[in-house]
Amino acid sequence: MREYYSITELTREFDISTRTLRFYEDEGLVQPVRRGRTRLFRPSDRHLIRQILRGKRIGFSINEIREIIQMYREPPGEVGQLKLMIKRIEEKRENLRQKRRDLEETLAELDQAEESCVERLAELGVNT
Amino acid sequence: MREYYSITELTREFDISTRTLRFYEDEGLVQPVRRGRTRLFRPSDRHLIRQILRGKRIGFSINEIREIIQMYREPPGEVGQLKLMIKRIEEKRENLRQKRRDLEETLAELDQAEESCVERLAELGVNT
DNA sequence: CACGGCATTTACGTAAAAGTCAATTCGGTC
DNA sequence: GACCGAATTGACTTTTACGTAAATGCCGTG
Repeated sequence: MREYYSITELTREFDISTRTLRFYEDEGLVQPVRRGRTRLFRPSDRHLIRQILRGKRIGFSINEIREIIQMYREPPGEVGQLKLMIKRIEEKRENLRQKRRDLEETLAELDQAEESCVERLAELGVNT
Repeated sequence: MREYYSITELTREFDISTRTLRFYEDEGLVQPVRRGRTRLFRPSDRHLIRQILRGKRIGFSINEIREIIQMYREPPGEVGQLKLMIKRIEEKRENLRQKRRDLEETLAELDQAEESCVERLAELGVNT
């Protein structure tokens, strides 16, 4: 496991811009350490970036991603906070399950659409 | 099956604004018929709205949703078009499968996060 | 030490997807 | 025919998630 990654290394690995990474830092999603003014990203930052991009692909906003990231962190020490956190996690999971249903339905309709196309091709005497 | 729905009926049903529906019309996603200046939405429009909102929840942009909607339509009559359409559908499906993987991973991590919280609660002697 | 190349900061720009507001205009009804 | 509430239109505003440009810093190499 590498100790540090430079900003450009990560931009290449994840195919994002330096602007994007600095933006994520401004938003408090990652906190790379500094050597002088230069950002040094640790493996944990790298993992966070992976999670952020995953969240984006599913259609979460930066704020929602921030919330989710909080949930991955060490659980709080206080009972009330813990219970609140569990509630939040449950909500987020319900949200994800809804997305999954939406996704399955869309996939199903696309399956149907493709089938229609294939049938239509067959009617036209094209061998698929 | 009702013949027509008014704009406000639909805004209530789907919890969106009239502005949103008009925006979707401007974008060519729905084409309600008119009686004078009043929009009359048919069941097919209603179904489209359902699909649009589903697309939004999964994180598709209006343009992507427009593409998907095209795919639900009658398959084209020309062979080249048909083959292109099938290719597009396949791409979109791959895209959705990626989203599904992302989703499952996120769900798994949230499961873990919740478990950590529950354990922590147990340590603190709280009966869940 | 000059240079190329990556980094940084600051500031402004922008596209998407609506929200908001003001000014009409319809359709029904009293 | 006056009136009211719902609907429409157009213009302007807002938020999100960065892009882009300008000016400058830092550093290893030849």
